Amino acid sequence: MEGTPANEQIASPRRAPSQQRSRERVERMLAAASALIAEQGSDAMRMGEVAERAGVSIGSLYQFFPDKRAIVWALAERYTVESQACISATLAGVSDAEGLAQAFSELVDIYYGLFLAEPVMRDIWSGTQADKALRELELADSRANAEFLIAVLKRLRPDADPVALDTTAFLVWQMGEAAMRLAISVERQEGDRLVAAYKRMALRELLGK
Amino acid sequence: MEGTPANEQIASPRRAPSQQRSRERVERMLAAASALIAEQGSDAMRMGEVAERAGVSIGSLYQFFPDKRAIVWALAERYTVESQACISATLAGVSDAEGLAQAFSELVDIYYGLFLAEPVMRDIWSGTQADKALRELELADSRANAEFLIAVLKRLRPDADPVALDTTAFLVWQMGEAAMRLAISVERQEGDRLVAAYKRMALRELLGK
DNA sequence: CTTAAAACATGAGTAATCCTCATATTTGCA
DNA sequence: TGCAAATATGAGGATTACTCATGTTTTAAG
Repeated sequence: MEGTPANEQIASPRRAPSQQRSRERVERMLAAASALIAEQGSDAMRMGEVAERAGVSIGSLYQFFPDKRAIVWALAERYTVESQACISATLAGVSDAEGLAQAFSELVDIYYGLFLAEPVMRDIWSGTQADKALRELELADSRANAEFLIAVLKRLRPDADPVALDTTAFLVWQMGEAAMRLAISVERQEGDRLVAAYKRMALRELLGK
Repeated sequence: MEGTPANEQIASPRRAPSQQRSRERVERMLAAASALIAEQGSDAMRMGEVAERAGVSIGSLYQFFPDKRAIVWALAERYTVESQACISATLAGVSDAEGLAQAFSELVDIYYGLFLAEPVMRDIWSGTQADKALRELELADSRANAEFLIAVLKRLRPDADPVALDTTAFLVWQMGEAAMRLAISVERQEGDRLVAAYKRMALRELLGK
């Protein structure tokens, strides 16, 4: 980033839109940003272009987003909210090892499909490591998702060490995200193999020794 | 990045220094960049600052590096060369499962130690996902390192499917790098637990079902 | 040694981009 | 109706990656 002194603060709306009009405009801004990221990636996304495509002035953009990263962050947060709901729902009913294997495999497929199909999600989670706020959002998201796993594991293996379960679930989840990122950056066929290998590896770990 | 039209080309020296004098100057430039990255991270590193600290003009900097990322890339490449030598040496003599477990554990410890101790390495491999050239360097490095593992595995399990071994080794290696990145971004104690968990998980996978 | 070409060095200037802010307009409400 | 708060605007400030015309040093052939 240039033009900014590498600000380390967390990104958050400068001012929440309180009127109907401005709420609609903020939506348009996010939609424009999303389209531009899909086309060129968030790095190449220009604030002027976002404003123009949303049909607002550059000043209006900064009325609701303190800086460029805040826009990306806002989009990323929506994905986390949506996916957490999906994950929670998928894992909620699991009560035995067979069910866990089924649900986990399903989740991995869904995630992999999203990474393959959604250029915005792809772009955002790829750039995750470079941006502090995004990294923290992903970490928090990952922990939250791991919690759902942990809840299931504690039901299935009530005698296991809780700390070990925590560590395992968190690691498995993060490995999954890393595996996805890797899979989409190689040839499709190899990517499929890698995801399948991850699935086996993770399940073996989750289902106990 | 601003001021540049999001160039997607690979970074490479604009001109290789051929004289003694310029070779020394290039070394000073890299040393200056390394120090600045250690202090503030590669994102906050300013080209003018690199030049100043190296005691050269901004023009000289661009005489040998086509752009900012090329400097980071050059530093990253040195790490890969060094680490490949280390990995190759550690894995070369392995001839049984016990030896593999020993060598692998040792390598993980070395890597983790480097990530903890070397802010430059930490910074560079963290930002890896955002920069295309860096991502490709890391992928190539990871594949090369996985090759060493594959060679060992083929010796230990000559009957196994070669493609499956390739996939496993590559995945395990990438998971390792992801685990390190994760480990250094959480509290030290939890990081240690995560690395240990990864070690167990990876070894179980490498040593066969 | 001479000399021409190649390599190297310089830094003021260019261009691109993020973001601010003074000013104008619209909306909600007493 | 009128006023305060919210919203809208876009020219311009500020920063920074990178260029290029010009000058200097090194190399090596004659």
